[in-house]
Amino acid sequence: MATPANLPHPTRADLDLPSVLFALSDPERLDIVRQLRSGPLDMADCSLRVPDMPKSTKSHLMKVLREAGIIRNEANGRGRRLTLRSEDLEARFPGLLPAVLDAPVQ
Amino acid sequence: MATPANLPHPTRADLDLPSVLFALSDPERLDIVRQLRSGPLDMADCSLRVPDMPKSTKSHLMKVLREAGIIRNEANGRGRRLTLRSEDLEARFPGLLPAVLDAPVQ
DNA sequence: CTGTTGATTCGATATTTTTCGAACCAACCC
DNA sequence: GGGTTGGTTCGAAAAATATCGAATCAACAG
Repeated sequence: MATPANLPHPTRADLDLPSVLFALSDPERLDIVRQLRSGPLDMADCSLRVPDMPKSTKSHLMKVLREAGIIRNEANGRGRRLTLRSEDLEARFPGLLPAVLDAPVQ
Repeated sequence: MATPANLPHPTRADLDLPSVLFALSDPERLDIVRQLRSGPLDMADCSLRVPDMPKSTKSHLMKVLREAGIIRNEANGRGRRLTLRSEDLEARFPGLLPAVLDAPVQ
């Protein structure tokens, strides 16, 4: 129950469409992905819709995104750096991420 | 508990991205959508991965797709005609459906 | 009219996902 | 060393989904 220096990430070839779509199908998770569009973000800096979300819940959201291969989650000082895996997603599912990110927010 | 002549469908403007992504995030449902790509199909004719799926389960899959606005489900003689709502999806979420349908199957 | 076929709905159960506190750890500061 | 901060993991409970039999109906065939 630690804070492992590095978490497992699927390789590009392992990306699975249903898992990716599922991870993106939650508004809260989708919102995180939208924030990462303009570049990596420290986990502490990414704002959630739910104001006082417990950290275990927040961590779980990130886990779903990471395990689907949508974000990379790396240790960075005391915290965590989140990066959108745009290139991997584009290589495996061309056009998918842009279509999702360009979709109307409401 | 009948077979109503017409089922409710969301309007184009009501299409909701998380709901669409969720509906597409199941392999069985995704497979149905792929089959509808080349044109409408009678429900009885669309083949399922699970060979002897109970009809109530099959009906539920169609309900999720219909309520997300991905397919249209209309009475057609004794059965049901399924149509992919490509134009509505393209109008609301440009590029999304093509990206999903062009993604590698495995 | 009777029987068959194709399909929806309800209700109950099973399974999956989400939520969240507690325990834990590593980095940083004093 | 001791305290604080940011974050993962476990485990249990809650909520959402999926599964499927039974009841029901409409269209069609004879």
